[in-house]
Amino acid sequence: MGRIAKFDRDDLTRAALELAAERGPGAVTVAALSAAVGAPTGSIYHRFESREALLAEIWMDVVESFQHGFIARLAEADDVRGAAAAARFMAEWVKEHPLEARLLLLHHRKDFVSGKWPASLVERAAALEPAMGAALGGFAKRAFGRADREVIARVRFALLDAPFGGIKPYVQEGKPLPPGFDQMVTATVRAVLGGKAR
Amino acid sequence: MGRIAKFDRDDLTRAALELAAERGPGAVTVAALSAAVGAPTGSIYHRFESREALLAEIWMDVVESFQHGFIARLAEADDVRGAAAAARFMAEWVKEHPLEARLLLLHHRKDFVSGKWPASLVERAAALEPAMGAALGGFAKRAFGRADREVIARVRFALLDAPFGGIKPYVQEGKPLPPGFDQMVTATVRAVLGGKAR
DNA sequence: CCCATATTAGAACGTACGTTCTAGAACAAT
DNA sequence: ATTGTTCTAGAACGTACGTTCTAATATGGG
Repeated sequence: MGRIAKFDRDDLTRAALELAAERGPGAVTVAALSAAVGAPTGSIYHRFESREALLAEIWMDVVESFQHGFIARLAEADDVRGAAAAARFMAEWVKEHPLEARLLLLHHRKDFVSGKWPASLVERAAALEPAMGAALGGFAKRAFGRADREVIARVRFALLDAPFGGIKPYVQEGKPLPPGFDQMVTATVRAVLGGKAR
Repeated sequence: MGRIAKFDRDDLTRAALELAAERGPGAVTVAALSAAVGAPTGSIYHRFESREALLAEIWMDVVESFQHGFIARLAEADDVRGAAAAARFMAEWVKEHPLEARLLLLHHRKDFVSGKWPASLVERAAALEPAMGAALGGFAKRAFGRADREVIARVRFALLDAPFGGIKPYVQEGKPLPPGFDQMVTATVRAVLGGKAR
């Protein structure tokens, strides 16, 4: 019962994602957002508690999108070869999700959720780090028989941080990745994680 | 002639750097800045044309600080071994300049200079990219005999982007780099730039 | 000593923003 | 048809911010 909604959550998150990807999270003002979807500012507050809640939600969606895919890929890996495949996932994901990539690679969490997570997201937020930690630790154990700090640091560097650094400039310029990019990532993984168990 | 100044440019840029490093560029409000140095807001405008001009200046100082050091290191390199030494420079610089590192690694230029560079900085800004390009190209030519796009992309990845990605999480958390970090960077350089000329 | 000047000091102004408020419209159930 | 509810619509409000304005204060030169 009640009047039919002209603007649903998805319209708003989608428009917010586009605004944030193109002009940064600061450009996601309530006025700009309502102008983008053609809604009055008040309507936004029928769907979201606050601007911060909306921003936190799109950030959460993006992080989960990447993390789920990456973890799924890493779950299949039990050696350096499989790890390299997981490392290449970020480049794939960026191609398939250009807008989301701009959020994840060009900004930090604090630009989207400055203080605490809104109540509706605390559970998902709390699950984020442990899930990634378990995935990396599980792989380390399978591939190297141990999951101490030193190994985890190497795995994280090779599979996440180095690819991240390499991709970022291209996302920033809005240009496609160079031809040899996957080979560079693969070479990095092999070098850092060792030809054998190391 | 004229009254003696209680607050000079350096007091202000220093305080702005600290604010930006600790709480992000958004925290560098004119009010926060004047409170930090104990000056009235009006005095800031005796030294800087605008808040944006001040932010642009501290960004420029930081970028130049890193870039000059890196380029100097790279200028001494003519093979993969020398390149690895240049790649390790970022980790050194971060240790020596923790505040500056937080600016350079945790934010983008657009957070500090959103539109055009202020007139006082356009020359320095214009020199930034060519200097880095020349340094990378020069090294590529010395080490590999060519400086085409593909080689430059590899050099940039190995010497700048990958170390950048690897260092960023530690700067973010305010933690020291892990023990094996330099070896990971070195291994990456060797793997991506090839054992020999490749 | 006095004047020009550079600066401190902080109030004042305009604007942009997030949020809330008031009014009205559309739909479902009775 | 009436009522309750959910939404649109946009004006209104309070706040935080960058900037400018007015006044006072200290310094050096004539």
